[in-house]
Amino acid sequence: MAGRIHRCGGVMIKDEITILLKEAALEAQRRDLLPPVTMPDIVLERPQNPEHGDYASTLPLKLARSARMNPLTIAQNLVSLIQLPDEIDSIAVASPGFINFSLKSDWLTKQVEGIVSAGERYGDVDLGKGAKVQVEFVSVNPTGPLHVGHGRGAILGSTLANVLASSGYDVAREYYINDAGGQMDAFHRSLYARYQQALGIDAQMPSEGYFGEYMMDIAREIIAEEGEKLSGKPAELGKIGVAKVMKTIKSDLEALGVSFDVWFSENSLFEQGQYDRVMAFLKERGYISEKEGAVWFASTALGEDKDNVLVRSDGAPTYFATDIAYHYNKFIERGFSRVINIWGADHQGHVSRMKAVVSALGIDPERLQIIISQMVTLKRGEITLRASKRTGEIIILRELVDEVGPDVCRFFFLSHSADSQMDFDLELAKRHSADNPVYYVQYGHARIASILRLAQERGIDYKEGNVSLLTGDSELALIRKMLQLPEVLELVASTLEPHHLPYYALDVATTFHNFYEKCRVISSDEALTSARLKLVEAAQIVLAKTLVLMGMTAPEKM
RNA sequence: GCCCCUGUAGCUCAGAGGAUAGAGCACCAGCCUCCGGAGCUGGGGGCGAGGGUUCGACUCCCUCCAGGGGCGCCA
Repeated sequence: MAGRIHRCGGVMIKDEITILLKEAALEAQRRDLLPPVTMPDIVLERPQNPEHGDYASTLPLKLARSARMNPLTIAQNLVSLIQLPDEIDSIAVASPGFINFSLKSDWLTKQVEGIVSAGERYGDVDLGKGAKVQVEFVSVNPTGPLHVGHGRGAILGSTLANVLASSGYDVAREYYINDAGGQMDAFHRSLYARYQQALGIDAQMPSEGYFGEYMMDIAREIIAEEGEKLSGKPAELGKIGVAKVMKTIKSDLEALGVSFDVWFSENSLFEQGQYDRVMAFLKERGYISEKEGAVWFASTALGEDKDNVLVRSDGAPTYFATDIAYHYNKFIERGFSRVINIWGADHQGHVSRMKAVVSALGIDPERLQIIISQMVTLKRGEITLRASKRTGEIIILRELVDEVGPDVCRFFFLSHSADSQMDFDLELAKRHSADNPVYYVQYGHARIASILRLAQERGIDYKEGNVSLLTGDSELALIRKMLQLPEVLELVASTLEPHHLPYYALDVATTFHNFYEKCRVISSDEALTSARLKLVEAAQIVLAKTLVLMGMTAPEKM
C-alpha cells in the first residue's frame, strides 16, 4: 500500500501533510492549545527558497487573528502535536508563523522508481473521477481558412483537453460547425458570384460578402472538378464550397496537432427538432416575449442589461437562439456535467447572456465555463498584419505553422495566459528559432535519448540500479522538480490555465541540464551509472509527458 | 456612456494574500582531453500612479492614467 502512495508522487505527499496539519489543529483544540475557532482551508505552498523546505503552511498566520494568539506560539503548538512520518525529514517553525516541511532524501530518491514504473501515466491525477466534460473550441464558421487567433484557441483547447483527460475526466473535444445562418448565406452568394465570374459571367459580389482570394480559388477548383453544371444551383454550389472549406480547416488543425472527437453541425439542431424543443421550453417558463415583430429572450429578467433577439422579424433564428439549443443539447440531451467553451475576445459580450440562458434552462451556470482568449496580432517586424476574413487580408494560420513549425507555434501560444493579448512577430520568431525555449526543452529530451542510446549500445542494464545513491544536490533538485508534475496538472486542470505547462517544462529542462553538467551519467562506477540512468529515464518520462500534454513532439534526435 | 481583458527587467512573458518578485531573449564576464555547447556558471537591472482592506498586497477593493476588445433583428 505504501508503495502505491509513493508512486503517485507529490500530490499524495502534499495531501498527506495537509491531513497531518488538520489533525494537529483539531487535536490542539481538543487540548485547549487553540481556541475552538473555525478552521480555514489548509493550503500548502511550495516555498521559493529551498532553505524553507519542500512545503510550507501559513495556517498559524491565518489562525492568529481569530484565535487571538501569537502565530509563532500556534505554530509551535501544532508542530509539537505532529508525529514525524517516514517521508518527512524535519518540520520547522519560522517567523512570523510558517511551518516548513522538508522531505527525506531517501524518500525522494525512491520516487524515481515510482516514476519509471508509472511510465507515461506518471503525473496523472484523478481530479475528475470520470466526470463527463466537453471542451468546445475553434468552432469557426466554414466561410474561410483559419487565422492566427483561431490557432490560439485551438492550441488552448486541445492542451486543456489533454490535461483534463490526464486528470481523470472523460473528455470530449468538439467543434461546432456554424453551417446555418446569415454568414453562411453571404458565403453561398459570394461563392456563386465568384463561380460565375470564373466562368466569364459578369456577376456582382454581395456587399457583405467574402472578398478573400481563396473564394476565387475555391470557385476555380469547383469548375475544374464539376465544370459549369452548377450554374443556377447556388445552394448546391454552396454545399460543395462549405465541404471544401471544412476540409481545409481540418487539415490546418491537423498540421497544428489538433483533433476533435465530434464535429457538431448547427443545422442538425433544426433537423433533430432540438431547436423547437428548447424554444417551447423557454416559452413555457415565460422567458420569451414578442415585440417589434421579433421574438426576444427576456434576459433583463435575469439581471442582464438588455433583452436579446431570438428570432428576427424575417423569421430567421439568430446565432444566440441556436446556441441556446446547442447548450440544451450539451447539458440535457448529452449529459455533460461540465462544458468548457473557448471563445475569442470578440465573443466576450456573449458570455453573460449565455450564462443567463443556461440558468433559465435550469442548469447551474457554474457548469458552463467560458474561456475568452484575447486577441492575437501578427507582426512582421514593425508592420502589423490585420486579420479580417471579409476584407480578404487574411493571415492564415497555415502560413504561420508552415513558417515556424507546429511545436514553436504551440509553445509560444501556450506560454501566454489566455487573458493577455499578444503580438506574434513572425520575423522575431524566425530569427530566434535557434535560441528558442522550445528547442531548449526539446534539446533536453534529445540529450536524454542520446544518453540512453549510448547505454543501450554498451549493453548496460540498469534495472537493478540503486536509486539511494542519488544524493547529489543537482540529482535531488531534479527529483524534486519531477515530483511537481502531478501538482502542475492539478493546477492546470483546476484553473483551466494551460500556460503553466511551458514554464514547468522549461524548469524541468533547466534542472536536467544542470544535473547533466554536474554529474557524469555513464562512467566507470557501475553502481552509480545504473542509478543515474534510472534518474535520466525518469527525467525523460517527465519531459516527454509535459511535451505530449502540450501537443508537442519529444524528439529522440535533433 | 456601459461591460470585459491587460499594464511586472531593455524586449516577450510567468507569479493560487505570505519569507530575498522569477524565466527566456538581449547585454557583460567566465566554462570544452570525457555521455549532444541547441549546454553550464556568474553579473547588472522591474511591480503604471494614488488611496483603502490586512499582521502581511504584484495579488483583493476604489479612483485615475495608458493600451486592446465588446456593446447588431451579424456570428
